[in-house]
Amino acid sequence: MKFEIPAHHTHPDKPAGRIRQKNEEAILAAAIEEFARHGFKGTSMNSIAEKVGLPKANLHYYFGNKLGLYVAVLSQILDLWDGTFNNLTAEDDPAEALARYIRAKMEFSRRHPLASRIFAMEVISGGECLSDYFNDDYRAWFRSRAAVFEAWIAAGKMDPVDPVNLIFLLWGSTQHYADFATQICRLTGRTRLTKKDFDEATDTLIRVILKGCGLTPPQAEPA
Amino acid sequence: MKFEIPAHHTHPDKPAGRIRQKNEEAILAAAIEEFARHGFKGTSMNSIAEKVGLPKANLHYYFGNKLGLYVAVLSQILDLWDGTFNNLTAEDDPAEALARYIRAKMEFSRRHPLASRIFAMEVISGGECLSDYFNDDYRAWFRSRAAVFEAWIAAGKMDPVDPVNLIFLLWGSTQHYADFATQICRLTGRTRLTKKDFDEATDTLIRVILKGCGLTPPQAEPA
DNA sequence: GTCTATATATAGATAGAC
DNA sequence: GTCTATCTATATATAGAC
Repeated sequence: MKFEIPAHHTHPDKPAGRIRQKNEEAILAAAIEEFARHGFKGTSMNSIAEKVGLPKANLHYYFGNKLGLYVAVLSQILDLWDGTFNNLTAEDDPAEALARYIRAKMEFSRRHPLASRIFAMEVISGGECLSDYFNDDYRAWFRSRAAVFEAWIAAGKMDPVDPVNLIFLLWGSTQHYADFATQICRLTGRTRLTKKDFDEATDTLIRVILKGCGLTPPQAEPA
Repeated sequence: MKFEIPAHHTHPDKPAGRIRQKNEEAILAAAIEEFARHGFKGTSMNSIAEKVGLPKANLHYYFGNKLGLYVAVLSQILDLWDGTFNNLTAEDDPAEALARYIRAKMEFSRRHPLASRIFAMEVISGGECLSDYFNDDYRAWFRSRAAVFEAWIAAGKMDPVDPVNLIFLLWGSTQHYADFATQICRLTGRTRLTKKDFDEATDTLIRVILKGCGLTPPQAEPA
C-alpha cells in the first residue's frame, strides 16, 4: 500500500524536511477537496496544483504519481477512522456505549465530511484501492465489534437484533449526513448543516435506534 | 434538463425508430454500468462504446454529447424513484405503511444497485446535474412526506420522532445496502448479496426502526 | 529542491465516406 | 443511419535548466 518517496537531499542551512512537510500537508489538504468532489479518475493533478498554488511537477516530486497521492489521502482518512472506533466493549452499559458510538460517528460526519465522501466514492467505485484495507484483520475487527452486541444480547441486556445488520444501520444512518449533505441541504432549505442540525439529528438517531434495540437512552450529556 | 436530439430521417423500408430504440436502450444499459463504476468525469465515451459494441460516433449521434447521455441515464433513474415512493398517507396504519416503505426501498437497493450508486456519486459530487430535480416541487414533495409522520404523531399513533431526520434514517440505512455492497461483501465474506441477505437485513431494519418509533411491527407478509 | 517546457497518451467531439 | 479517420483539448508524467 505504501508508495516510494523519491530520495532527495536538503540544503544544510534549512532544517531537514521542514519545507517538505509543509508542502505535503498543503498538497494533501487540496487533494482531499478535489478527490471528494470528483473522485479519483475525475480529479486532475493540475486542478490540485492550482488549488495549492504549486506547479504540478512538485506534486509528482513529492508523491510519485497520481495514485500515490490518492493512496496517501486514503491512508490519512483511514488513520482518522481507526482513532474514532474501538470504544465498545462487552462490559460497557449498552445504552451508554451505543449512544457514545452514534455521537462519535456523527461528529466524524460533521468534522470530516470530505473524508467520508472520498471513502464512499472509493467503495461505490469498487474499492480496489482499499483491497489491502479490507483484509483479514478488518474482518476480524468487524467480528469483534459484532461480538460485543452478541454478548449484550446473551446477557439479556438488549433485544436479539442481528448485530451485523445493526452495525450497517449505524453506519448508513450516520454517514448519510456527510455523504448526502448536498441533498439534505436542498431538501431543508439550508446552505450548510450547522452544529445544531447535527445535534438534533444525533438525538433522533440515538432515540430511535436505542429504543429499537430495547434500550433506554441515557440522560443527554453536554457536548 | 432535456437535451437536444439531433434531427434525422429514417429509411422508408424500416419501421421508424426501431433501430434507434434498440440502440439507445443498449447504450443506456452500458452507460449505467460505466457511470456507476467511475462517475461522470471518470467514465469515457470510448469505454461505453466498447461495452455496447458500437463505434463511439454512434453515441454522439444518439445523445449529442457525454453530458446528454449522462442526463438521460439520470432521468431514467429518477423515473424509477418516482415510481417507488409516494405510497405513504396519513390514513395508513403507521406500522404497516412504514414496513412497506422500508421493504420498497430495500427492494430498490437490491434490484437497482447501479442506479442507487450513480445517484449517490452524483449527490456526493455536488449534484449539479440534479439541480433541476432538487427544485421547489421536490421540497414540496419532501414536506408532504414529512407531514404524514407529523399527522401520525399528532394522532398519537407513534412517538414524536422528528420526521425529517427519521426520513434520512430510512434513506441512509436502506441505500447503504446498494451503495456500500462492496464493503458489506468484504466484511461478511460474500461475493454478492443474495435475496436472503436482503430479506434478513430488511427484517432487522423494520424491527429496529418501527420499535424505535413506538410502533408494533405487523406480521410478516410473504414477498 | 523548484519550476518551465515538453513528451506522450487519451479524452470528447466531428467531418465525411459509405 | 453507420462507421472510419481525424481534429483539438487536456490528461499524466518527465527532462532538464536553475
